[in-house]
Amino acid sequence: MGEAKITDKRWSIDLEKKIQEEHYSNPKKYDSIYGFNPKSEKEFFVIDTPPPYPSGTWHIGAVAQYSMIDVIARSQRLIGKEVYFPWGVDRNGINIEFTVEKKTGKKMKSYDRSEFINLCKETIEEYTVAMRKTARRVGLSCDFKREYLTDAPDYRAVTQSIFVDLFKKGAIIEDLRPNIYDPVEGTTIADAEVERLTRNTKLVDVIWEAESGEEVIISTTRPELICACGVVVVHPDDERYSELVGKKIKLPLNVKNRSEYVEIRTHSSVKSEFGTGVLMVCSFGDQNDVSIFREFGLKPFQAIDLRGELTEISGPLKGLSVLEARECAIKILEENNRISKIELREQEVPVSERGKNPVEIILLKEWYVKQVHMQDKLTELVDEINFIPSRNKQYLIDWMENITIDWPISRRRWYHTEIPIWYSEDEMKVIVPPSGVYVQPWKDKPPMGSQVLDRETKTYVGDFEDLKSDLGVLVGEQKVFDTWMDSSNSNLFVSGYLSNEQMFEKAFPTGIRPQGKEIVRTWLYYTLLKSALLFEMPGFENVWIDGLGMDPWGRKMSKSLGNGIDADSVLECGAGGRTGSWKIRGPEKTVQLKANKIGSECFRLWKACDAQVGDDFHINPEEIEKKYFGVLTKIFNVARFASQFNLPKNGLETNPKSLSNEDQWILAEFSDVLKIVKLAWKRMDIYTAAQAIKNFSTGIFPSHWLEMVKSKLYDGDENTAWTLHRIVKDLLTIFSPICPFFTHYLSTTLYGKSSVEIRDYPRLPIPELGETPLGENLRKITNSLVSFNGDVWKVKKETGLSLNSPVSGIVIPEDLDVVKVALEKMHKLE
RNA sequence: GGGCCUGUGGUCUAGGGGUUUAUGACGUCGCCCUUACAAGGCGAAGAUCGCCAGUUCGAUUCUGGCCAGGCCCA
Repeated sequence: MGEAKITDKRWSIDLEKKIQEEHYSNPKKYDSIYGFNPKSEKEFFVIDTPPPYPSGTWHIGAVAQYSMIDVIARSQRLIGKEVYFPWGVDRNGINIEFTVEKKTGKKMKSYDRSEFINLCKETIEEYTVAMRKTARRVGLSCDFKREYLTDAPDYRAVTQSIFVDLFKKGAIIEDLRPNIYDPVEGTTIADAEVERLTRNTKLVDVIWEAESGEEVIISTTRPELICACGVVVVHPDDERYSELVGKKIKLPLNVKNRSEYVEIRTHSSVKSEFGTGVLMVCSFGDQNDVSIFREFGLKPFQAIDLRGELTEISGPLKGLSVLEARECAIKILEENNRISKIELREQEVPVSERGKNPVEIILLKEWYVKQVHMQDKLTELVDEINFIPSRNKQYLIDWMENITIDWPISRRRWYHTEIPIWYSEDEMKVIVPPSGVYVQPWKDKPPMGSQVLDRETKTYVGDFEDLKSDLGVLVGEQKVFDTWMDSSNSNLFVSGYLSNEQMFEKAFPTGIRPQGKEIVRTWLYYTLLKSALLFEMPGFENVWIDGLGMDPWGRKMSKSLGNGIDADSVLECGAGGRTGSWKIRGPEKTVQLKANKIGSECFRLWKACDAQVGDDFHINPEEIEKKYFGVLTKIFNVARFASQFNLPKNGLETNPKSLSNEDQWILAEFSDVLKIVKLAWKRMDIYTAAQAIKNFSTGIFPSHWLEMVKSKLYDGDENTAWTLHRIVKDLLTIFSPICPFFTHYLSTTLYGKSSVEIRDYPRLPIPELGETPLGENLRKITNSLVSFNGDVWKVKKETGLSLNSPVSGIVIPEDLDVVKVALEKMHKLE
């Protein structure tokens, strides 16, 4: 016995930060512990880390999720795999464009394109720096040396090369199709970016005339679209109009370059009780119009152009904006006595999420990834993937079953990956760059090695160098990719696709995709689609889908609700003597939450112990501290207690010749813990591992075994000291994925080797105590032992005796005979 | 509005037709400073297993509907 090697009384946030700083400040050492070695002989485990999008603040729920991904990374290293835990940052997209527009008060399209791109890059770099810092603060063991940025040339080159490959294969096509378009921002947007606002609109009852002379009244809020009407429909069961079905009806406004008549047909989507029960279907008033056009095989008209102005077919309305055209149409209709009624009513208008501008559905030539034909194949491939938890697979299945149209991938924005294509002057041929080269066709010429393809058949025509002079003046594509085009090859990028063929061979399908459930239909789906189109393989071996972080009452955290919690405020809580305080608006009133100390280790422990993967979890800093800081302190004190006893002379690797029954018993119990935790780490079941470790190290190990052998330890019993240290050391090792800095400090101080560097899962030193009859028998006494100790403590309390005073008259049950002597000493039984 | 997921004491969780007067942990409350640790010990309170029907001799468990929260879509 000697002085305790650990002098601090408890774990502190300042100590945590100091250890973290040491950890991250030596890149060479860090890399040797956490860096990925593509040449390793070990089994690869590549994690397709979600590259976060830097926006200034990082949501506490997202940070909690990343900390669990880190637990997976560390535990896979511990069980002997060569783990690649990449750190990437997603920086493309409309978000940063809007941020810059807002900051400078100038619209993107009023800038020079290069100038705007540079502004975006500078701005996103600031946010990226903050994000890197938080990533380290929560203890992520990513391979930071290989950081990738989705807006960097190497990443964008992969996106572009994959595009070219898929284009050549015929999996990517260009087509004139209806798209949701924001005329103010001047870009196509995805369905996901549309929201609805309630506005007052005029509902106009317009008098139409059928070829047979009958008047038909049609209610519409979009009279300016009459010029794009393709068909007039009524409900098949609506007897009022059954006579008219199949007849022609004349458009009530003059049009140009198109027929003045359309047919009257039936469609079940018509609501007979709305207006007069007759609906004009135009290209395109809404999504329903789109599907009716498709269903009837009608050729859509282009009524609105890219500037949001009416086109030639609208006759007198040509050149007017949508709103002007609407007023003008009403005026003309009124003059011709074609309006029977106008009423003002509230209507939900689809607007763009970011700009709040009314959006139009218009025909545009856009690029598409073909996906409708892939669903059966994709379903087969998805069945090969292990989902954690399995039920969350359903989100993906539901989505796939509802896919009816191809994926539009082009956008008319700037801070995105450019579509790598040039068009010949006659528009019959296209030029694509060679694989692995990043190009910007809006400003650059095709690089060396580019190829010329037939635009229609996609067949190879020749090398650009040779055909240059025959192609005329080239036009570079102005459009860019939807950012999911970049994100959906993250797994390929981190697995070495196009950069390290040998690694890719071994690393793909990628080991695991960890992500939140809210982006199953985008990130996960698109990634699986890409991997399937390219290789006919599942993109992953495992997919881990977690829930989202909610406020303490289970509601979504949002700025408007005023219930958000900043990640840094939790991680820094307790540092430098500062406490944490959060004002959060609850369902009834604003609540003030307070905590003294949390930090990364307590935060990680909380998430590991408190929330099963897959469900939404409540985040309450006060509870995190109350429930889990004590666990850290307990384990800290167990280690501190152990640190006063010298290690056995022969070291921990040499088994003692004989062990007492109580030492054998605790080792038998510990063998169970080792077994359960190992299996849990293999299955990436963080909750089970965390619970097993927590229960053992705060339960029977200190309360029952340690109390039983204390006197022996004080007497210098080497065998017991061996048992103590052996268990503490291995316990710290298997705990290190959850609390890496905490266990690093303790294991280094006690044993001179950090538990985070161990790459070999601890084995039970005495196999006879594991899954053997001897082990079984020893474990049988546990319940009895625990309740006996409880009884003795209770008796002493009730008779007013202190725990270390002698007591008489207590009989040790027979089944505890094997530890009789130890129990007598422990309780001073007489 | 639609589809899907979830719903067990304050919180997290086990269980999955009868052995359940429902497991465990934390938190709460009461009493106790006992030399690694009030970060500890002993004890107590706290749940008609979201609600309503149905199936069944019997439902927290199975089925349907509803409600609440969530995700995605409109």
